[in-house]
Amino acid sequence: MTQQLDCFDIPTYKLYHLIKDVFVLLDFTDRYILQEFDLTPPQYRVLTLLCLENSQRLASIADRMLVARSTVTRIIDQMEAAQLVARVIDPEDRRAQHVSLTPQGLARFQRAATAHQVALEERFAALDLAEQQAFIQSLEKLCAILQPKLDELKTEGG
Amino acid sequence: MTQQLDCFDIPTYKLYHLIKDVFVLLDFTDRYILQEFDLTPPQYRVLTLLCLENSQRLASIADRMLVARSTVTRIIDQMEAAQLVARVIDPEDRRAQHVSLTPQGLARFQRAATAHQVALEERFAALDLAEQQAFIQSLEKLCAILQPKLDELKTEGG
DNA sequence: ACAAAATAATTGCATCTGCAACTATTATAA
DNA sequence: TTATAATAGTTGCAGATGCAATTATTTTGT
Repeated sequence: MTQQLDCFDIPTYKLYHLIKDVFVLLDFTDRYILQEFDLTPPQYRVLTLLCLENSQRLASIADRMLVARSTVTRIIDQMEAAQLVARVIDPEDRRAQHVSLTPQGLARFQRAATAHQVALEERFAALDLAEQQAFIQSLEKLCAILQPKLDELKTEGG
Repeated sequence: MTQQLDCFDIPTYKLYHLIKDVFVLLDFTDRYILQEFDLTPPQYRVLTLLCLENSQRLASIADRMLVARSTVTRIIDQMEAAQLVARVIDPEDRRAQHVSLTPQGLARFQRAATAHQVALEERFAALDLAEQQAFIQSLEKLCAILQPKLDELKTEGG
């Protein structure tokens, strides 16, 4: 059984599972924080995107969140029912819709963001600023590599 | 709308979504690679855990994978049906079961691991060894912080 | 020794998500 | 102009997952 272990000695293997674990831990903690504000992590993510740039298309939200379009349809359904966002049909392309924050949506986001930001800084306090910046650089490099590789696979396979 | 953006200027916010994105991209790519071997990422993860230490309890697998125990029950159900693993009741504690690799499970894992490892190194080639090591250190620090914080939340809330 | 609490695993149920099929609209081409 | 292709969004369906309740077994306390 030791012979099979060779392939796990190199750093990439460790790296790989560590990223997954950190993501899962962050996500779990987020759920606890956000449920105080009746928000799920995806709903919160939509709010942050709309706060950065109001009135986006569903497809653009899906692209940024790296989820299927149908998933965004359903998240927006929930958020519209909760009056956090509003759908507006694009008059220039009646297939498309623009999603924008309602006043309640903005207010809810601001309250949640304050709590979330505090918890976030607390969690990342283990890294000093220099480490954080190096960490961000590494993550950005990975993103830049992974995104086109995935598109490749998708066009091949599909 | 610009006033709300202040809170996103600091690195932690960027960091946070970058980790999520990198995880999602890694996971998507994995699905494509592993489906060639009729394995899902969680099934593959179970195989790697069993390869590192054969004959583990379901609960120990759940803890390492950071998923609910019922989830592991179902993953092991699938893998047992596919004859990749076998359940053995612990004679010393008849509530517990030990899961171990079958010869087919080991063979399947070895084939999948080879392909997976190649793809993994390709994806992480953007980072040189020093970067990878710094990256690992940062991730480990985060894990060390996040795990106890989550346990805290769970005991509080539950 | 026996009752009560704790533990390992499973099952039911609700929710989330992706894929494929579909509708409505717009763009392209003959 | 009209038929075909492409696009935005939605819906049906299947699979994955967490939580709470359940079963079987073991541990603890009196």
